[in-house]
Amino acid sequence: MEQTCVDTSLNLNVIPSRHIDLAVLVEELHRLSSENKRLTETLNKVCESYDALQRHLSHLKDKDIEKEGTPLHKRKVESEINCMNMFGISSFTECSTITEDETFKRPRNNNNNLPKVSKVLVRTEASDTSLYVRDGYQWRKYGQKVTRDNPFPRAYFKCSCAPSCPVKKKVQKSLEDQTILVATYEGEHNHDNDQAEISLSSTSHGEKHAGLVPISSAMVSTTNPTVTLDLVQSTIIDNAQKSSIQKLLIQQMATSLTRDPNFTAALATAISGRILEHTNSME
DNA sequence: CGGTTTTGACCCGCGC
DNA sequence: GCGCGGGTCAAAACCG
Repeated sequence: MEQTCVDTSLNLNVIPSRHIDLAVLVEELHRLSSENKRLTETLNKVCESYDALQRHLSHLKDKDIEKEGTPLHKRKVESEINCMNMFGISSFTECSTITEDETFKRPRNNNNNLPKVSKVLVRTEASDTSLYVRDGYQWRKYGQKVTRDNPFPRAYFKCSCAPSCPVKKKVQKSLEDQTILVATYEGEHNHDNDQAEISLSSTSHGEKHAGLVPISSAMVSTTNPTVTLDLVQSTIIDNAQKSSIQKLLIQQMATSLTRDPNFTAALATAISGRILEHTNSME
């Protein structure tokens, strides 16, 4: 794992140097460095867990292929993935492509063109009862059900971007973790998505919908600190790609921190407070 | 007024 | 055959 430090340095050139208490700044710098070190260690641990999960998952997949399993075995792998998600990666999205028979047991037509089914986990607030996953597409809700295995209601959506678009989506809170929305997508969009970029980079109409980030990318959502880790597809990417994804992840985390108005405001308050204290003591 | 959401009713596959 | 449960329909309500 590559050691990467988040750059927490501040450009304080705008402040006249005679007003700066060097000792205070050095102290602050030390504090930030130690915090930086702590964060880096945490991140390392997360990345180690991530690697361990990848190895475990590929091992499971190998075993799975050997068995040529019964319908039960797929479910077992899925549940093991869900268990692994508890490991300590606190914010994530897990995507996987699943066969038709697993999630949609009642195909209306028996042709061999089985719709592509993918599952996405989205971090949201536990108190947030809405089942809306903001993924850039426009959805029309056509039903809601409470299923037997999960007390949380499951919402059914159809893509309304294009009238002929066959894509459907089911969204339900995870039984294990109420902060996670499980979105199951069926089919593929037969149209372009003009809204995807807009929607991914900004909140529409101030909605508090869970933000989703694209599959096979690692980034931090601007609305929710949801880190995407593609646990399945990453098993087929090489180490160089993995390393670049991890770099990107770290960069995105740093960027999101510095872009966060609350973070910058708190920082500005702290610094200006210190400067004011200093000037008052000099007078 | 048109699009979306809500929600009860209905359909249908599956297991017993 | 029957009941259960997931998925869908469709009318009414809601909203911009």
